[in-house]
Amino acid sequence: MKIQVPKGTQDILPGEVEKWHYVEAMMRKVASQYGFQEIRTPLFEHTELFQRGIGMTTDVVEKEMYTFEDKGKRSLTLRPEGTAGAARAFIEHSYAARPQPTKFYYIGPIFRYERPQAGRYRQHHQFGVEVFGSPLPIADAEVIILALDLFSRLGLTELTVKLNNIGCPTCRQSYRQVLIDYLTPRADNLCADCRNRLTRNPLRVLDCKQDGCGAIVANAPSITDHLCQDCRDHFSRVLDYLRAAAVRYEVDPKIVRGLDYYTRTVFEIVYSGLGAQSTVCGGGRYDNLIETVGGPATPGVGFGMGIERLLLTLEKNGCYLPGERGPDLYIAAIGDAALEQAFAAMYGLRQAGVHVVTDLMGRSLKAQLKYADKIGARYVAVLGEAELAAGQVQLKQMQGGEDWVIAWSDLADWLTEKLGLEANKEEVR
RNA sequence: GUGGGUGUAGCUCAGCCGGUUAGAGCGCCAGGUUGUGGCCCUGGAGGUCGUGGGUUCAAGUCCCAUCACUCACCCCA
Repeated sequence: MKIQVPKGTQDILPGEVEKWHYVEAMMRKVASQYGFQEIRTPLFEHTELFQRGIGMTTDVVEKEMYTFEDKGKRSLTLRPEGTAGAARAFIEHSYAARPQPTKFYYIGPIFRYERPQAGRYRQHHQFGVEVFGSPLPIADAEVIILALDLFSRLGLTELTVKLNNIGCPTCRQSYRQVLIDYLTPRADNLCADCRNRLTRNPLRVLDCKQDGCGAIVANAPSITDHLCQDCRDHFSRVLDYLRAAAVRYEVDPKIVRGLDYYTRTVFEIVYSGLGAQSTVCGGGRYDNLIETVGGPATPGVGFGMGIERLLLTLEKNGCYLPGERGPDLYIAAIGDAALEQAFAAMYGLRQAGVHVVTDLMGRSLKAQLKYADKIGARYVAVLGEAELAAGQVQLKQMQGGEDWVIAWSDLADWLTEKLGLEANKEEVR
């Protein structure tokens, strides 16, 4: 049996990895402009962190975690989302004692044991942001706007923001009872899953896609009519901020996120062209999470964005994405003496910022040129006995076919000028 | 965990009602001038036909199982 990547994982190969660099660079840039700092937390944590943070009855904790015991008999789990680890770090390093709010962002792999399908992997990657310490609706609006700003800078504008208000533990509890009272007499017409949810997590019945359940849910009491005044005010202020920023949004009472820690605002940013998995970004407010996992009462709000799904969306929309980049220069050397000189010269050229390679395969001149063409080299320098004797080099521009003969000693200067190189110029595009 | 689809060369695929040495295009390597790429031509390397059983004189072709991939459900990014 050939060894392949484990189910639901994938290699990111040259040609593809440039796209990741590009979107990740944009994420870092935008997050930084919004005042977020990067945090890197372990890929695995104590299992208990996720059990307490995400909630024991959630699907993620019940059946999707990669949990294992290490040699010291500790139960550890590969992180199935990013917020819990960030919250743990916030507590562990006493960020509450620093000026608030605390604004973190992270980029990295997330693991969930699920059946893979289009846009879903067992190891996927998320860009996430968290604002700890602010209970105010402006913080909710800021993270949503950050996500939209990022999308728009990548060229995506046709995304839909859906949001909902799921209240605080207090008012959600009373709504929960109202919902149970409504659903129980109708339980016979619910699907098996929903009959189970009825006792364990009745809010989840609301976003069941089964026809029968949908019909019952359509007439169910709405959560919006049962929330406390504070929660309503909070949500309406969030919407005010979004309107002020000219954000188009849709309030969707059916959005109920799958993680228990959410309070008040929950939202998703969806793109319909992705197949069944249309959520590119999902998040919300979690005012009790920090306390639940053992920290000082601290509100928070954030989101996770799936990088694989983002890339799929960008591709479907024909947005700019970088591809493989060939070297600036390929040195085609003829004979050992020329190859030695070329080999020695490359060091200086690279110091000057030129991407340069030469023949590592012992090929003929013709084969070297073919190779230079295939890898997309912009210029080729031909160095043979004649050039060596004259202290010159023949330079050839591959795309136009133009060529020049210049002094070997001028090569670096000539190229840096021709390529418009400036030392260490790093731009996102 | 449940259901559907698909497994033939590195990639995309052909292979008719089972029939003898398993093919194409692209890609890869080499050559077609003595030191010049793209186009064209020639040659070459590369396949236990996913795996294991079964039916048959004969299986890439039919049957069963299994594994993998894929799409969808559940749920999520």
